[in-house]
Amino acid sequence: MAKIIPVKNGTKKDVITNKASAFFMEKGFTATSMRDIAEAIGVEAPSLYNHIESKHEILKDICFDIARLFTGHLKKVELSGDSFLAKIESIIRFHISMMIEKYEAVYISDHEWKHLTEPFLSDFKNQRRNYRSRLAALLQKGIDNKEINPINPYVAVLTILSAISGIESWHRSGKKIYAESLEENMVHILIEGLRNQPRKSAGKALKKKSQSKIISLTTLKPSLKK
Amino acid sequence: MAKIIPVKNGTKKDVITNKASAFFMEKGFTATSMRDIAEAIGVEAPSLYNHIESKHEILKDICFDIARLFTGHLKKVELSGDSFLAKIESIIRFHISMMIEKYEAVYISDHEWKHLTEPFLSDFKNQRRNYRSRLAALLQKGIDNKEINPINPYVAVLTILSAISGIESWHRSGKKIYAESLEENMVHILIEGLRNQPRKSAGKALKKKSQSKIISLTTLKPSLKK
DNA sequence: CTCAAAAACTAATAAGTGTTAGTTTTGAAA
DNA sequence: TTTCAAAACTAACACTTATTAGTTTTTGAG
Repeated sequence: MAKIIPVKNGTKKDVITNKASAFFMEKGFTATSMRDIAEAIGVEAPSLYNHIESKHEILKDICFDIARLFTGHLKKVELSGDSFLAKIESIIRFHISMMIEKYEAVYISDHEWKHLTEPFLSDFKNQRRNYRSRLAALLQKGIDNKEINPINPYVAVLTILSAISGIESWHRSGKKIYAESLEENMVHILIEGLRNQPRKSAGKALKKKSQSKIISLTTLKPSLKK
Repeated sequence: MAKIIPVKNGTKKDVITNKASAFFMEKGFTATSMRDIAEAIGVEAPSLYNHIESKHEILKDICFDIARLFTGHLKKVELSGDSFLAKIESIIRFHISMMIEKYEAVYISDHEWKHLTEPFLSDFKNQRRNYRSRLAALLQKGIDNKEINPINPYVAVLTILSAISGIESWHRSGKKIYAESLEENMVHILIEGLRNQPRKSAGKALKKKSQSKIISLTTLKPSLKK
């Protein structure tokens, strides 16, 4: 009769959550079965229910744990006395280090949250929207302050957050990159792209026909709900 | 007895692929059932098999169709006489417009490819690696040429591609952004972040303790395969 | 109208899902 | 050694899954 052996300073639930995280990242939440997780730990699937409520609870714990860390850091940055560009840089660095140190949980929180069940799904989406709004507000203040180039702050938030979330795919690729080098290079690209200083265009490719398609929810097909 | 009605210049298979794309994006490949797709079209699930081989074939078609478009554009850019920075800009603009015009298929190709079955999975991963290598090579030449700031070209590729793939999340958010504005802002941030010109740091946040953790496949837990 | 092919249908299969019920084993405190 | 709760087990349930087989309906050409 096998059993769950917790690591030092951890609970048996942590063992399950960690093993589940690896599977959720590798195969996705839906494609991972409780039997997958149980087998990897070395017990039978029903035994897991002595320690967890449900499969969805595991996902909820992962997502809300990560959300809490990001929100906590943002609050500290908002209260700091740094310049707005430095605030943004601090947030970028925090995201990168989270991606490096807790990449499975961050990846799941980024890519599998849609499988959360209510009321957690709505709660998570609200937190996400709120976080991005506050980030955009910081950027806007930096723009007003002339520290940051007058760009659309929502586009900038989008660009920053998704650039960083892509670090995950480098984890998979097997390419060796030092975390420090990754961080410095990525921070450079993003911060220099934001900094306010007039520049000339890259040339030929800039001459492009204008288009004015609006991106919004209205372009999404409705009613996919079951 | 309901039936599949193809749109002009399209096959019945196209109808299935398009409806499936919407579901794959909304719920993910695994969480989408053939009955979901069939019901949305207005037929019974087994009827779909008069037009497709399998659920996995739909995914394969979506992913390889998108891969073909990106590879085709890259080939044209490689053969052009533009500067390397202009080549990169052209690729960035192509990615953004693909994301705007075919966002469902691009999203699926980005996020659901891991559910491909062999031999298509290996083929897709090879194409992906190859594409990124060629992009990194263009960046490296731009660096050698002093058009582009001497950064790690792999990090730059990662930053560019993932920044753009995040446009999808703006589709979901309901925020109205003009496609033109999105493109110009995002191109600005990325191109200015790449351009070679010495700059000073953002300040306080730059003074950060050094870390030297290596990111590589070896840090991933092995043997999640079933 | 005839007839054949295309494409829909119903019924069923075999496998897999998360989870519960009830039972046995384990391990530490007394 | 006894005792008891924690935590493992087996068996099973009620569903859902992609897909196949076999049958009926629809459709368009001759």
